[in-house]
Amino acid sequence: MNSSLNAMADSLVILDFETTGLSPTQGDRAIEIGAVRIVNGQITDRFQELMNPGRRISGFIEDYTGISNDMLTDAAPCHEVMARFADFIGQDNLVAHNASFDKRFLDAELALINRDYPGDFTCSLLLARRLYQQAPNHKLGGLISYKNIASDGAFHRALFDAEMTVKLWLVMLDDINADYGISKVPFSLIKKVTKTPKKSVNDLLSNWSPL
DNA sequence: TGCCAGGCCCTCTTTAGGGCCTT
Repeated sequence: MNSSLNAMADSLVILDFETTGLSPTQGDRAIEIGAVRIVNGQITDRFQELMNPGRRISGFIEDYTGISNDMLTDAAPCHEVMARFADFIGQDNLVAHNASFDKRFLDAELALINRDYPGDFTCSLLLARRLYQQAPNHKLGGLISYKNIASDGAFHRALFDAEMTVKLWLVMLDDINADYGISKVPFSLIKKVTKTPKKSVNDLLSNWSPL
């Protein structure tokens, strides 16, 4: 991990995978990656590609994502897409909703092509669970509704979910600023919040100082 | 054909179990 390299840039890549299933250790593969780069809170770049996992996907995944086997037939293979995505990530830190899931697939797919990334990963789900403890649930779609964030597309496509995660992320940073007066929330502080027990988060943010 | 995972987090906990999230 090398988050210190990125501290000055305040550049993040927020990403989302669609996959053949839940576990790369059980043979599941990525079928789509969507990602958005934000620099100082502004979207500066996007990445979206389908990828061919080399096998047919299940009817459940076709229904869940709207990605069909026909759509994947002409897609580039995973190793080509993931190489381009590794280039896209660059030195940036990474965010995903339920990051443990996306990190498993990112690590597994990059390991297959002997690539890696230097940045650190954090999770919008863990942050939301701490900031919005009264929310009815902490699914991405549920949080979008809870915060009255506009959405006019289909969840469970990679770029759309990444875009929604960006909107949620920026709202969470705004709420931290509004509630605790922290105008530029360092990535390192977010990491600390996501590892802090829920009952202690208010104290952590209330007492935090950049110095 | 049928089935599959794993990290987080709460509690009726810690020698455990189960719900929440992700596809």
